[in-house]
Amino acid sequence: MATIHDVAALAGVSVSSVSNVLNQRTEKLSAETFSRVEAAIQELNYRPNRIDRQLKTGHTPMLGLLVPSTANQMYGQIALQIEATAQTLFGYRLLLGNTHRDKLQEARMFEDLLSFGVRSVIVVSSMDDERHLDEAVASGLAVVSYDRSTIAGVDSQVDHVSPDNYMAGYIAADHLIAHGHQRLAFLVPSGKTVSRGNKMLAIGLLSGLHQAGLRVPEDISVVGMDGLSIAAFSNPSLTSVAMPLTEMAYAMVRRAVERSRQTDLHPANLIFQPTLVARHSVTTPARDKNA
Amino acid sequence: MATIHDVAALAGVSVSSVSNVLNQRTEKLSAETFSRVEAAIQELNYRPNRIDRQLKTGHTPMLGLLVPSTANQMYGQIALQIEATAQTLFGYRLLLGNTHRDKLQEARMFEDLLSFGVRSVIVVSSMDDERHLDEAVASGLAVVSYDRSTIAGVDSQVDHVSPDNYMAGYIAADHLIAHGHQRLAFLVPSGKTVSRGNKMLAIGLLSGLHQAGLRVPEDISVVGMDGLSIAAFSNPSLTSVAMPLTEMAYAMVRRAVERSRQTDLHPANLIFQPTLVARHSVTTPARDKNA
DNA sequence: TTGAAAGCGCTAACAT
DNA sequence: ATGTTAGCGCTTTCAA
Repeated sequence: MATIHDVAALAGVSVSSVSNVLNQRTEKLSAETFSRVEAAIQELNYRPNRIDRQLKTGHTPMLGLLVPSTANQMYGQIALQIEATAQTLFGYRLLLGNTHRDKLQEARMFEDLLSFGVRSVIVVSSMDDERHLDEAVASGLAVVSYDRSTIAGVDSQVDHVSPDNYMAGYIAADHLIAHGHQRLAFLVPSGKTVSRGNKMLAIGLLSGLHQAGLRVPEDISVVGMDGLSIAAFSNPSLTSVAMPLTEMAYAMVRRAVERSRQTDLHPANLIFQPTLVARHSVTTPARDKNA
Repeated sequence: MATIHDVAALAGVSVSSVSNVLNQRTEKLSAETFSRVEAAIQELNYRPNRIDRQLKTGHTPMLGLLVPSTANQMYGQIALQIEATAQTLFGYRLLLGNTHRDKLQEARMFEDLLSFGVRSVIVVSSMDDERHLDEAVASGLAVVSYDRSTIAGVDSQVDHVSPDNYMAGYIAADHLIAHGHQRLAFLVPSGKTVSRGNKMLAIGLLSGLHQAGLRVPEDISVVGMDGLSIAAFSNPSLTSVAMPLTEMAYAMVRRAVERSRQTDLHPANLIFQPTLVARHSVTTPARDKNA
């Protein structure tokens, strides 16, 4: 790999001139020198070493991302959106870790990020107890937490971005009621709240209902609470409350980057509104003997 | 963030002694000094800056991973396995990029990896034309390609790890024949080969068959060609030919790391055998009027 | 057994 | 407009 010295030597200039070219400081160079340096860069196929630059500038254009598991399509989709936003709009690359919602894994990742010079991280669906996130902030990371709301009364240095889960429930219920349903059930994995439930639940439910001999939507209507692409391929395709992933991804990346550059920013709590995607798992109920 | 100097000052030793402690060179320090330094490290909660260390040592414990899209559960699963292996078994962190099978995206990622000091990358399901991968090798990266076979006659510096797709087809056909089927169809997305087809195809097929009024498996048996966890939740659950993802992930990470350290290694071509996972989408056919 | 000092590739004062 | 040089945090000779 060619270094800045090789370029300087070939162009017959000092390393600082090369550095100035690299950083587009056109006003400090004559046009002639500038193009001579550029030619040398071309010829050597020279690429500046960002890691070493970071030694001087103090930060590296990388963003940490922690998800429970990319094997869960919900998180795979979020990871995709975040990566695209970070790379395209902010020029940041993504350092990914799977945590399986393990506090220790998360803490380990924070340590590594810090030691790699990374200064911002997005944590998707962490634990309810977010004290370890505040510790990460204290040690110098800008932390954005997804799908966890700030707890009233506790003041946290962590940014929060989340879909409006209350509204999601409202929209689902409203949709069913609008179709004339009067008996609604809300299904969650045993003992947990929906915000941490397995988002694939609805797909499994469809299968279970079918095995039980019930037809969807003739016998029972189902609304899913996610925006998974597989919902469209299920049988029947699943009417769902979808979250605005792209917008949330943008908000998260932006906060993460901004706060890593400007540490005195106040932590924000951003809520996004879901929308209903009507497909084929909801219909008007048959006459209800109990109504 | 505390630096090596802070530790040295607090312990009352030179930075080189601290460095020796960090690198476990016990033979160069007195036990007393060693523990004094350790105490200082503890007290300051000091973490060595790996990025700067890399400036001297020339490599950083990071691995690049390129997948078409983590929103596709197949790739999300692969990413999970690779990340776990890299982190747990090799102490490497993962730099992830989604490419949407775009050559330009891949090339850009290679440049960034190089400039970050990363020396190894795993590319999942790239293009058939892998010349750009060879270019990456030429510029200093150890490249492992997944699910692309070496093309006979072309000698490539890229490592190849792949499931045995031929055997996968054999196993699926064999399973159906063993159940007494005599009329088999092989479904692929229009105009493409199975190795690059959408792995969610079988799930969509189930849905289409149902809409067409056909029952699975009573009227028609279906075997999927992947190991997706959602296959277990489909309706009916999908009998599939599964790939040994964990083993393949290990092989890929290992090759990537080894070749980045030992650049004179011969490129390898590793093939892994799939297995059949019997679920509920296959049964003995009803008497076949045409048989 | 310990420390001083050079240098990794780059940036940013500061000089010229 | 261009060059010189002092670091950034760490490792690694080399001296003491």
